Amino acid sequence: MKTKNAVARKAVQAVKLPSLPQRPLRGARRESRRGDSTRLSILNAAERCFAQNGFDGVSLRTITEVAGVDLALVNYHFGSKDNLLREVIARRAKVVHEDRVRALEMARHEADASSPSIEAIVTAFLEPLLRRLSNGDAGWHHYSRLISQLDVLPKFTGLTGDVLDPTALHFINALRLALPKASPQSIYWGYMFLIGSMVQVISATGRIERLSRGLCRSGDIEGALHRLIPFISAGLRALGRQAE
Amino acid sequence: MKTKNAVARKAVQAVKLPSLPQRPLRGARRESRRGDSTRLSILNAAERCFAQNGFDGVSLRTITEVAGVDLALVNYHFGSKDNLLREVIARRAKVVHEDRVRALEMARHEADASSPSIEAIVTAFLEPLLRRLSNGDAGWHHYSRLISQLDVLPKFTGLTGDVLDPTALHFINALRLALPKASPQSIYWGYMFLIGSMVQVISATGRIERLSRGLCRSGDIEGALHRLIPFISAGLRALGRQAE
DNA sequence: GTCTATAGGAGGATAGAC
DNA sequence: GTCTATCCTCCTATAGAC
Repeated sequence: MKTKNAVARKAVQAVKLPSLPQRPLRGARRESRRGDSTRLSILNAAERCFAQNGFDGVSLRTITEVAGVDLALVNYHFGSKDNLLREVIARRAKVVHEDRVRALEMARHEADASSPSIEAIVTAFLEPLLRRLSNGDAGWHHYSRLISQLDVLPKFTGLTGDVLDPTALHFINALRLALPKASPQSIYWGYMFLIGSMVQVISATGRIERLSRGLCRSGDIEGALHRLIPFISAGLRALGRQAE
Repeated sequence: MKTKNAVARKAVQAVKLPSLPQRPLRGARRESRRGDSTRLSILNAAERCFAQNGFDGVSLRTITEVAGVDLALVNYHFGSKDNLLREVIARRAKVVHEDRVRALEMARHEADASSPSIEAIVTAFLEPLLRRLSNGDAGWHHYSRLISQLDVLPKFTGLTGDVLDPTALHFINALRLALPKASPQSIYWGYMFLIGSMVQVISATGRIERLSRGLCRSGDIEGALHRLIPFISAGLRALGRQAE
């Protein structure tokens, strides 16, 4: 991910990566091995460290210390720091994507013939992630903060796009049906604003505590959701009413 | 900004920094010296590099190469990489803050006795920065992307807070007056959502191009603003109508 | 799968000549 | 103010023993 030597390193990886699938088959039925707990420890530690200090702000040394494993193991299991990041993201993104699609399916089912309401669509998008946060799961908390960072860093847009764009297009399509009078451009921009508002909640930087002198808390997901859904829904509806 | 040796380095700086004000007095009337253009080159190069790769993703070597000046000069003029970042931010934040406050004053003046409309307040906040972006100024573009990144990185919230919180509190107060029925909590959350929506525009990651397959463009500030103001205004109004 | 050891270089910062 | 030269720490990645 460094600018220098990027080409050289890419060439090295192109030689090395194809050998990775030779590791014990994951997903196939097999007894759990020792390496699995190592992999997990590294993933969890990386998730937490990346979220706190950013990808480039953390060394593999720090990560393996937090994980309580040897430095060399991260390259054995993940091949490179870049790929470690990729797997950290992919692990949870997959889960959220499936939950969101499922929630949207249910909303469609309940709406019968017509399109679900804006509120229902927005809720189907927000709840799968935010409910996990309000359950206090630290891992999801770190993942959310990490996603928030990668979302605004140009050099990572490729990575996050691969993982998040399918969900985006799915919900953009749902919004288009729910807002038939909105221009396509307004729908795309509206989706961006939706993401932006949500990111302010899930990035949980502590800024709202400082601004409100403790009146609001970053961790109060219920309180945030209670404002976020009406805010986004009304905003999107306004775009649907717009002359153009 | 490294975790290790932070204490030791801080001690060193505490000895060194007080000597910095002995440099030629800035602001006082004096002929422009050679060092000024060096300072400027470094600030501009740092702004661009930080925005592209993040604070920790860029070395001082890269920055000074881009600036076309010697590596040692960054420490002579700025003392440390941390402080360089601080000055990069402060330079433009000051300008935007003043413009925003002035724009809000004008809106208040036009609204006469009553509070300005939500649209007027939101516009007073957004236009000072977004108009500069639509003028195509590359420096402002980099600054905006940098602010977007720091906004979601926990370890920088102290830095950005010092610079941006005064503006925030100023506009939060204006929103409170414009939305008398909204709870204080809703106002704070609403402000966060406002920021989040705006960040999606100013971070200009190119995501909207990819999602819309070129139909929308990150650089189309006018188009974004045309949707952003109605979106945020309607969202905030919904919070003002909320039962609680 | 895990460890030790190390390659090989990039990092921020600085002393001291000019 | 600017430049050269360098300190020393830290980095990612890997080779090879176990």
